[in-house]
Amino acid sequence: MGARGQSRTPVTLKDLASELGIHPSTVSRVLHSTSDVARGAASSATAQKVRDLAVERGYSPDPQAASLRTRRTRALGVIVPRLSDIVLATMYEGIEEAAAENNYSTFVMNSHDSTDEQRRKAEIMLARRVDGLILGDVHAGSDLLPDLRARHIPFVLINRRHPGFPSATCDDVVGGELVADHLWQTGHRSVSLIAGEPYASTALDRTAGFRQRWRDLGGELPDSSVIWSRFDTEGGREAAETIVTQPGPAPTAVFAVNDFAAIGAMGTFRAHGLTVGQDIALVGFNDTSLAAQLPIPLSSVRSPMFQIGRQAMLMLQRVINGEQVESVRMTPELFVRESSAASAHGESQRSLAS
Amino acid sequence: MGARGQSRTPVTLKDLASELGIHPSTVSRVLHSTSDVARGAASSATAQKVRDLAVERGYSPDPQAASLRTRRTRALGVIVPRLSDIVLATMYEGIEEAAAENNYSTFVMNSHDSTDEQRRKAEIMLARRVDGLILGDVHAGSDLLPDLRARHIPFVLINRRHPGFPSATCDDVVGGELVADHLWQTGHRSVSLIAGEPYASTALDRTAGFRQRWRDLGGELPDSSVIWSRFDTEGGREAAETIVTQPGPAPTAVFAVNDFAAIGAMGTFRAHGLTVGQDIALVGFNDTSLAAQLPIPLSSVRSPMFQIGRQAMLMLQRVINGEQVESVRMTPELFVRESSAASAHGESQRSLAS
DNA sequence: TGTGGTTACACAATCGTTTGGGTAAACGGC
DNA sequence: GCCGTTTACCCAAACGATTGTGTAACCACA
Repeated sequence: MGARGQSRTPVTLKDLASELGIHPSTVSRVLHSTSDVARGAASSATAQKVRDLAVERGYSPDPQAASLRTRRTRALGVIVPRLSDIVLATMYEGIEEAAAENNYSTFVMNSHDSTDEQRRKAEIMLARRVDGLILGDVHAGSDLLPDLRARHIPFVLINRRHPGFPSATCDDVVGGELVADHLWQTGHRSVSLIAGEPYASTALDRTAGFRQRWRDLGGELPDSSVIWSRFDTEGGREAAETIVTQPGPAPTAVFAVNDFAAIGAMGTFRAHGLTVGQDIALVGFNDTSLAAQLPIPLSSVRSPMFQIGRQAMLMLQRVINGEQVESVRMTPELFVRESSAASAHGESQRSLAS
Repeated sequence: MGARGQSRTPVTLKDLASELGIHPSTVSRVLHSTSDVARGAASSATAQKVRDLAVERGYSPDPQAASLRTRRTRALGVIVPRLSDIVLATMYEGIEEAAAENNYSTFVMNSHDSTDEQRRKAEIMLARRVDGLILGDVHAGSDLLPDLRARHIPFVLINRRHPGFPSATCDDVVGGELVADHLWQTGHRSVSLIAGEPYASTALDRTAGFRQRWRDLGGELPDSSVIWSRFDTEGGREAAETIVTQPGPAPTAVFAVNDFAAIGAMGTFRAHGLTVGQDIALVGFNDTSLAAQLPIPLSSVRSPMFQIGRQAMLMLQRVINGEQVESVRMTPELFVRESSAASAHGESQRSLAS
């Protein structure tokens, strides 16, 4: 309220200055001095008059004019595979919140997980002169990253990590381990993995974490039990089909590295007459808001997506300011629900209720 | 490729000009003339030299400098309740695609469906000098809209409509009618609605369309059968709880105006021992990618979310150019799946297979 | 040879800020 | 009363593009 303004031709520094009979530069300095006393710039009486008039006239500085001079836009570019993926959307919400708190604005674009598009979108952002980039879709062998670094462009990774570059991610290795522990403890010995896209560190780390821990516990996990797939429901459906129709005995548990893949798998299992949570245990990843609300609630590893987004933005700000930053890996937490609550060997959840 | 550039101090118009021994204004005109012959600006020989050098040096115009002069930023502001809602995220993808095609960039912010935040975010966008706004979270009695119009700010609505203002939406009334027809034809006579938030035109229109058609068909729909709720799974769960525990006979079918609310309802029904698709029919709205993939596939009304996004952006562009635009309401389509495939009165889907 | 019309440019102002460098006037200390 | 310091300002040059207005040179044509 108040800052309504006529808004037809916005009021400028010069307007304020001429109305007060002082120089625009003085107005600028007053409006920038955070402390009450505009140190050396103006008397506190003048400063007060300037501030009052600025509010009264609804002055709002022209960001492009300022950027032109300062070579800073206070805009950030965010590139994600697709915003309709709730995982990335939630991370973006964290980015946006932290950005708004720090007077940054953000552009977002989808790369559809194509390295070509990723590069193209990055160039668009840079042509917009963003101060830095947040990349949510790095591929394992990306050559974009060294390139950006060589051009001294500030950036951080989110969601997926890449050795040698700063990132804010979930500790996916630990996430995989949590699931291995859980399934082992509930008595499962024959499991399959729906492993996700092999170019994404999320998929690789979750799979690696599970695999390593499973072996440490004494379990077996042949390569044929690890099915690489897309991250969406359709991918999960196909992977589950492969698992169910593979020769040999079906596994008693399945770990899908993504909730949506898990949901797809649910459909397949049901179509094959298997009841999830009884005939076959299922665990997802990310603990999407949906997981707990499904008809058969899905066990899932919660990754702090929103916080990851916030962290990434704050890290980027520090990179922009020339500081050194360390990657952060945020700790995940397993939520066990009906889809994997029963122990293996056909003991139903009745045994839990007693 | 090619446009790599040293990028340390980007090359400017002046650089190109002095290298060619001509005036910056000539370079500017050449680079802007779309036709091969730079009409009156330069000889085609010079024009070619300019264009070649621009490519060679990786020239990319500084958008803030251009904006400062032209008073156009080629940036748009998009405000949505929350991007983690897949419906809005998908619409945004459409916006972003159309924007990119037309050399616009977009800022997105979440308003969390709060009118205060909506106004605050709009002001932030306007302070950024966006050329126009796309609002995805208008509330029924919003006073922001007349205000923006009075300030001559170009904007269009998306997702939710508001009388007297241009919008791109799904024809939600028709969507409601489709569901009424379907449930009536499959023999249902006792239905309940999970109606969504009463300040959203989507909820109001879908409910109104259903209600009107249902009555036209001869059905009854007491007010107590219309439960207003939040748009998420939790809201659906609560609403379904109300429906199931209401005195009197339970309905044989439920229409949830949102897929997520429908999924929440599924959980509740299951907890009460009701099998969706057999004991109770359920229809959602939006045909989210999840709907078809659920363990019990959910009937849903598909709204062309992506196209709505594209349309909205193109409309806004026309508004910015001072043209008059008409609201568009895009036609939805009902997809019947297992959750409502069986006819009422206990006849199972066996009868359909015959 | 003069006139009128193009062609191919150059010039300079402008958009709204920021910021390095003044400079008068007031002030304080001795 | 002199000198040094602070205070409170003003001035002007950027930043990189766009665009209205010149204006030489050239051409065609009578």
